[in-house]
Amino acid sequence: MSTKHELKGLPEDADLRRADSLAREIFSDVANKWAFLIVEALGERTLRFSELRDEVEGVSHKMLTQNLRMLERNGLVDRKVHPTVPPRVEYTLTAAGRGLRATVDAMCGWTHEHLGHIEDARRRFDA
Amino acid sequence: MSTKHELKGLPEDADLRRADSLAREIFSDVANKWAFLIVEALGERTLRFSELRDEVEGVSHKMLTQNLRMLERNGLVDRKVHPTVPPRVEYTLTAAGRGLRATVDAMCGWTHEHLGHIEDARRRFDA
DNA sequence: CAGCATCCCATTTGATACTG
DNA sequence: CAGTATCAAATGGGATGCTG
Repeated sequence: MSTKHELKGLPEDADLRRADSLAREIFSDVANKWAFLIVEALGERTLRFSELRDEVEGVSHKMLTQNLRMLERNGLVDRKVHPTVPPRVEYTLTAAGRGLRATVDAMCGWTHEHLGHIEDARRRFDA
Repeated sequence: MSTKHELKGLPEDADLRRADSLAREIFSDVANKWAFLIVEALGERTLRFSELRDEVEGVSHKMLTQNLRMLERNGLVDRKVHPTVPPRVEYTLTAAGRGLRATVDAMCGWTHEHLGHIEDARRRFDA
């Protein structure tokens, strides 16, 4: 963690709290359906905006831009603009982004593993 | 996967599609800030409603109930009502819930690992 | 093509009050 | 204590039109 320590010599608890609140903030940013689906869609590939829109089924132009901005801001995707005409913008996961992807993958795996259990639970609950 | 096959002898693609769409649905249910924070807070413990509300900082009464219902419906938390007065309701992760928790934990770990990178990316972006 | 801005409706969320 | 109901406020999200 590259966080600079406080000048005033505060207990490092202060740093921990700052880190935790940031973590929570990031967590909230990223723990969202579209972000996950975008990260999943990108995987190891580099995709253009329009390719992503096709890939992430059901996402609107607006949500895609919004989430891409957010992911870029948090250093999870790399946005490369080719100054051609027509413009060409490519998105790729950064190292951090690939790290996140691993956890999202795990979650997908988890979902599939427990599909049966979940379907059953739902039937029971809905009755 | 315990899904029963269709009577009509449809190609198993049909099952796969059903499974995928269910997975996506679950994914959407669960890929939400509060659900994650609740699962994290529960961990290996059994907590009462009010304890959870204190534990998950910032969650409103309503969001907590709503997400707990959702998690219960999907078979991720077990809800045990003690018919005492005053009432006592306890929540615990099921096996499936603990599986999800593992992936959420991974995501927390990931967040902490990349805090520095993310902070930097943000500063750069916001400028 | 990518993306910003705007308008507008739908959903989510929080605060409050009420019940078993 | 746990949970439901209700209303208002905030946010999410789609559609459209405009720009480089």
